[in-house]
Formats: sequence, structure tokens, C-alpha cells
Amino acid sequence: MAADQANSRPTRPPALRDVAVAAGVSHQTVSRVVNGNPRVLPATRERVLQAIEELGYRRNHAARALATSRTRVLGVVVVNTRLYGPSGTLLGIEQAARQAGYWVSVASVPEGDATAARDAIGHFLDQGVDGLAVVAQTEPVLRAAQQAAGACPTVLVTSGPVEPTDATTRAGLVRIDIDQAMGVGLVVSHLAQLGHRQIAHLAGPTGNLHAQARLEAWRRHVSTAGLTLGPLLQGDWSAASGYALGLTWANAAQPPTAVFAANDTMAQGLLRALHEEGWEVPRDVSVVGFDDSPGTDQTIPPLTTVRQDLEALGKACVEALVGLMEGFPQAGVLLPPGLVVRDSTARPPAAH
Amino acid sequence: MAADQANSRPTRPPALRDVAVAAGVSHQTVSRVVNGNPRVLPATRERVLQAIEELGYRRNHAARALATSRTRVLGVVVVNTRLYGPSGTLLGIEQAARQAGYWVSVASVPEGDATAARDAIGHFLDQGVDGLAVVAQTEPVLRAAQQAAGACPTVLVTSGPVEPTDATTRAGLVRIDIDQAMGVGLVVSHLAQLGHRQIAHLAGPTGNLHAQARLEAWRRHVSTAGLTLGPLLQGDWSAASGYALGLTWANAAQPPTAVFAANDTMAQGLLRALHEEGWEVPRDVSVVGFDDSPGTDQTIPPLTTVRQDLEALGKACVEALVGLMEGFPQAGVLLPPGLVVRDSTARPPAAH
DNA sequence: CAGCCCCGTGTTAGCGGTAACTTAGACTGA
DNA sequence: TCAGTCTAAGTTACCGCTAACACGGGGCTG
Repeated sequence: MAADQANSRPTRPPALRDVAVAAGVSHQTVSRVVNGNPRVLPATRERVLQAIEELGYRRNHAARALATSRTRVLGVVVVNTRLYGPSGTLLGIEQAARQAGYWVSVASVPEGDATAARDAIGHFLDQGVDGLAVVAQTEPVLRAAQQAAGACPTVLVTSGPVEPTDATTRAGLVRIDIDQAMGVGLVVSHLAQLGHRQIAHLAGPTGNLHAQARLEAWRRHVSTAGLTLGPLLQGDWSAASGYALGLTWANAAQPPTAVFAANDTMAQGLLRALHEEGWEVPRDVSVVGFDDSPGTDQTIPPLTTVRQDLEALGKACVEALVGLMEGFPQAGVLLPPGLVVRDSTARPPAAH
Repeated sequence: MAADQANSRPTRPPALRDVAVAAGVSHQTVSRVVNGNPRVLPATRERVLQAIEELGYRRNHAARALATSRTRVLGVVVVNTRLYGPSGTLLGIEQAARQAGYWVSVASVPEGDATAARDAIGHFLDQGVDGLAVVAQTEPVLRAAQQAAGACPTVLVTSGPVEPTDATTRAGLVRIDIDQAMGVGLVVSHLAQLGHRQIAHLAGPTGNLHAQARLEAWRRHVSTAGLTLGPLLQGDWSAASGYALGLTWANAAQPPTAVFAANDTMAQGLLRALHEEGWEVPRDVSVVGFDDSPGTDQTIPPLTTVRQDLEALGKACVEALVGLMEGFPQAGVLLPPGLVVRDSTARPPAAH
């Protein structure tokens, strides 16, 4: 060991050959042992394993990837990692990938920066990832991803209309998400059941497909339930925007009895604004969020929200990717979210 | 293009050779162009670039890594990615790495699972990462990381006493963090200045080095400021634990006028408990958090907290790693946090 | 104008694995 | 007993790229 350090030129790590020499076998036999090939005599295997142990051999991933042209690495491009949704999705994918024996390389790109996304995808293609997951809620980034799909199995974690272009159908491209519309449906029917007649919406930023999906679902579900669409305000996911919008809302002429915020963080700001303006939640007004992000159970009051199973989402992504790699066409997946009823929703105050 | 599809055997992607043939030069010249070597005639370069364009050539990362034995990939092991701190740190590292021309491979392991951490580190070593960052706040994981440091430049993003063992000093091992004690110092002096005489602490889980560092700094700073150590309660970072502890606290015989929570999420639960029990913040009691995680600006009331610059942290990690790779010994880094004063702290109620 | 250096380019030899084929010996069955 | 298998190993030929060296020709020096 000290000899290693003292040696003039830095000793290169032991290779298959070195192990072979040490064990008195051919490098191929070592390869067989390393790969768990059963056609090796136990005695030989033992000798090889011992040599591996002694030399501290580790197989070289690059060489293996070069020879097999498979890396067992999945690339994940995430937009807007600061938010709970994307970062949770990333974590979900990472967990599932590891369990499936894959490893994850990550690139986090700023929202809407299609060039950065394209670069990241290009890098992953260079790196020879076996599969690609793109977690994005903006059109430009998705388009970049669709182009990539020709070169490698790709999963788009996104909602909204991804029109099946030529490239889409030809290549291994799958769309997976948690069913946004269904989540909103749960919210609306919960509020309707409580007796609310009008539901306002605090939407996410324009151009974000999740924001858009939730907005459209709000419109549709409120209408089909025979309820009235309350005022529509638009925020940017941040708590501060929720607060600002909450002030606006609270001073409106005839505020409705229920507000559906497109995410929990905005809902939190909204709660504060209502509190400041003297509205009591849920007595005067019911508030619902979306995501069930950490801490949402301890807002004042604890927030009714929609829970998305990000772990399941990750698992679905990896499964689809693996299926695609094995050559099976994969159908898109829409996972069901669940409603978590807490203390921010109640019957509306008696009419008039 | 259609021909590609129709071809019986799947056409392998174009290699350096193919480009060379197309451009009528040797593969080495193509390599020079690809690597930006200036010793190529503009005319030749142009021809090569055109051939690259036409064939859609991308260089093979595995082959390159094999030949150079450098991958330009950084491995990051993160413990407890669900929390704001670790996930933000990961993001910070990713951003900085990309800017420095490196790419990031991630493994998220459960808290305290040293085996998983060891596996992840082993994998990264196999994969031939050029550097390793371990974001962990538990001893067992750190020990695993220290062993790895011999094989590859390593940065430990962690607080607490990492004793410089033989391995540490010999290998490229650096410790980087945001100065926890300094953050706590800001909190304590802020509260002292407001006139508080006793400060309680809502600590994080035992065995977590950040929790421990914050706890110890609380003890030290409160004592040296000549103040009284208030009751010490222990949570698990979650908002729910903060809430439960808050109820306990509120029903104590003589609750002090100020509480320092070890993170914002617990502080949020604490705020709710106080609110429920009829205490008004900050009139009756001041509350301070730690992290400045998203939404902390819109709790009721907005929380005074300690902001950690996770982007700077990431940058420091990458810089240290790059320095280490280039053979320069690196000193550890402690980044200064800042105090964000909001509405949850005020002068204590007048002492009778 | 010989000698030198430098420039643009080509040639060769690996990097550390895996796949596919080959070989030597043991075992089988007619 | 001998062809026919089967088994455990060895041999060889790449995978796609880079590093190091080789080489011819033009410009410079003395």
C-alpha cells in the first residue's frame, strides 16, 4: 500500500488481465466469474474471487459500456427542480431506477429554456444512456424531447396534449403522468358535496402544462357539476403570489365560498392573506391545494389537498423505459391521485 | 432515413471512422476537429464538420472515457432527499457542475443506511466518476464515504466533527458546509437583542449532524450570551413533530418567550400548535426557523429564519472537487448563512 | 543551400471489457 | 473402441476513441 504511493508513476487500477494473471486463468474466465456465468468450476471461481479481492479489482464501466453498447444508466432531464412536484418526481424515478438495477444521471434546466434542454438531452445521448426521462411542463422543452426520442427510449413525464407526431409513433416515446383532471375532479366533487355553489381558481403560470391542465379541468368539472366558475386568478406557484392574489380575492365584490389553488404553496400564501383580511378558513371560505407537499398538513388550518404518488410515478416511468428498451411498445400511463381531506374545507356559510 | 428503418440489421450510429471516410481524412483528424484542436486547416475542418453534420455523428462517451480514463461525471450521494436542505444542495451542485462542464450522476439513499451508501459509492467508483460529493448528516454514511476518498477526489457536504484520519489526510478529502454555528449565532443574538432572556430549542433528530450542530451551537451561544437555556424538545424535522412538540411546550409550566426550531418545517408545525393553544406569535412568543425553505415567507406569521445559500454551497463543492482533481490540496470551506428577519420575532412581552 | 523546426496530417497501439469461436479433455452410448 | 457430446477453459477480434509518434513539405536560419 505504501509501495503504491511511493511508486513513481501512479499505479493504474487493476484490470481483468491482472486478475487473470494473479489467478492463473485467462481474462475471459475472470469475465465469466464477474458476470456470474455458471460454467466455471467452483474451485476456479474461488481462486478468481480471491484474486479479485486481493487486488481490489473493480470492473471498468466505460470499457463494459463500449463493448456492450449498453450503460445501464438512465438520463433524467428535470425542469424547475426547485418545485416540489419535479424534485419529488426525480426522486421517485431515482428510487425506482436503482431498484431496477439502473443508475440515474440528472440535468436540471431552467423553465422554458429549450436550448438548455436540448443540450442536456444531447449530452445524455452522447453518454449513451439506455433511456431518457424528461420531466417538463412546457411545450418547448417537450418538443426538444420528442426529437430525441428517435435515438433512445424516452418517457415524457408531462400532462397536456402531446400530439402523436410521426416521430412519436415511430420511436419509443411514452407519456406518463398523474391524472391531473382526475385530481381536480376529486376537488370539485368534494366541494360540491359540501354544498359550495361557486368555486374560484388560483391558477399556476401560463405556459405550464400542469397549470393549464388543472385550469381546464377546473373549468370542465365545475361546469359539468352545474356549479358556477368563480373568479380566476393567476399566480406563479410561489407562496408570495398566492398571498398577493389572496388579498385581491378577499377584496372582491362577491367572493365565492371556495377556492381551489393549483398548488399547495400558493394555497399557503392564500391562507395567510385570508387570515390577515379577517376571513376564517374553513368557516367563511374553503381552500383546497394540490400536491400534498411537506408541511401542508400543518398549515393554519391544515390544508385539504390532492396527493400525487410520486414514487408510483417514478416506478411507472422506469417500467415503461425498461419495456421500451426490450422492444415492447408501451402505452401511456395516467396514475390516479387521491384527495386528502383536512381542515381547510367545510360546508359553506348559510346562503345570503 | 426511411432506408435506415428498412435496413435489415439496425444501423449502428456513425463512428469517427465513418466521418473520416466521408470527409476524406483520417479518423485522427476528425478527432482533432471534434476536440477543438487548433492544428487543423480551416478548409479541412470545414469539410469534417460538414461530414459530421450530414452523418449526424455524436462522439461515444464510453469510448472516450475508456481512452482518457476521465469521464467528466461527478457522482453525488444524497441522504434524505425528501428534505429541503439535501435536495437543494443537490440542485446547487448540479447547477455548478454543469457550468463547470461536468455532469452529475445521483444516488439518493435512505438516512443512516450505510450499506446503501457504500453500494452507491462503489457504483460511482465503477462508473469512473471524476469526483464524488456526499451530502450526508449521519456518521455511518460519512465513514463509508471516507473509505472511498482514497480512490477518487471526494467532498463531504456535512457539518460536525469529521476527524482527520490517516485516510483523510492522505487522500483528497474535503469537508464543506454552511456554517451551522454561525447561523445559530445570528438567531441567538437577534433574539437577545430583542430582549429575550431565555431561548427554547426544538431540535432535529438524534444522530443527524446538522441537528447536533444546531443543538450544540444553541447551547453554546445562549450560554455565552448570558441567557438561559429554555426547555429542549426533540423532533424529527417534520411539521407534525413540530406541532406535537408545540402542544407540549405550550402547556409547560413556564414557557420562555422565544423558541428556536432546528428547521422551518418543524417551526411551521410549532406555529400552528401555538395558534391553536391561543398564543400569539410574535406578541406572546417569538419563533425562529432554519433553512428559509419555500413557503416560509408566507407562514402565519411569516417566519424569521436562517437562509443558507445552497447555490454557493454547490459551487464551492464543485470548485473543491475540480481543484482536487487537478492535484491541488483543498482546504475545507464553511459558508456564511444569513438571518432573514420576518414577522415571527419581536420584543418579549414586558416582564411583569 | 544544407540543416532545422514547425505545421498539418496519417499511422499505430492501446484503453478494459465482451462475444464468438476454438480447443482439450471427460463422459456417453452403440 | 470410437464417434459424438458436453464442459471448462482459452484465443481472437473487435467496441470507438485518444495519445504518441511518424512523416512529408515549406519557411527559416546561417
